[in-house]
Amino acid sequence: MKVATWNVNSIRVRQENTLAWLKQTDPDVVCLQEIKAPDDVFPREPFEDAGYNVAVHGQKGFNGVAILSKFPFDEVTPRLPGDDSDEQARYLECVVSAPTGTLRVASIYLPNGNPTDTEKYPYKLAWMERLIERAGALLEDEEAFVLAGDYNVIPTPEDVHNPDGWADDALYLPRTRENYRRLLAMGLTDAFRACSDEAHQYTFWDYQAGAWQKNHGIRIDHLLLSPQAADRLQQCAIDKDVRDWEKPSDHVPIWAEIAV
DNA sequence: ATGTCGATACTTTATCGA
Repeated sequence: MKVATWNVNSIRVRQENTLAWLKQTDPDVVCLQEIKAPDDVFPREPFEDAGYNVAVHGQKGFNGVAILSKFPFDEVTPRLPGDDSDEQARYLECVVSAPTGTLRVASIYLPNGNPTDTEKYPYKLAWMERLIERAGALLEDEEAFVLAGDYNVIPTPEDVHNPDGWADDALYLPRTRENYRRLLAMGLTDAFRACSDEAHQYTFWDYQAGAWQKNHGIRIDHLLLSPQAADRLQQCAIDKDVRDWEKPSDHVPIWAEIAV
């Protein structure tokens, strides 16, 4: 099963790019972030016509996550547990049922956290605590699952062009990276790092300042695998070519092949 | 080099978020 994640930065603006990429990469399950649309505005039909079931947890204006799946959904659950007052649409979990087995998949849009001297950074850290809590609960089931999305975390200096320039950024601060490492220490596997130790492999390049042309990128989109999923990991790749298309998102898709 | 996008409200331009 090929599981992908992509922060599209508006599904309405990126509809044609997304359909073209589906045709090219042919993923089975796709986690989307920053769809920037409420549920009833999400363009379901073109994706259904392309052969996908569609689950949406949208929001007007900002955020919003969705999951596309060639296989039927057994379960669909929006919202990350742990804070009922959190209104931001950043988490959607499902179980997809393939003929050969099932896989739990979550689409994650972890808060950016900047500027760090506002309430945004504590919100990010608290959200990470809730994600760690959820991951712990899922690990107890000892089943295959994938937590895929825009983590807004640069895990190591190898994952950014100029670490010094990011030293005070919410994506790279010690507490941010420490919380990400806690997920790994629990037993989750960073799919990309399990397949490659090559430095400077990015999933995001800012629209500004010619970041793409200069390859000033960061690796912030990740697929974290439970031990049962990691045992079946066959391949992980970043579809970098998509960043060169007309009207690109600032993120590119990343996917993992898991033998389910 | 506060350099680019996208959504929104309220307007054809500003603000916010990233």
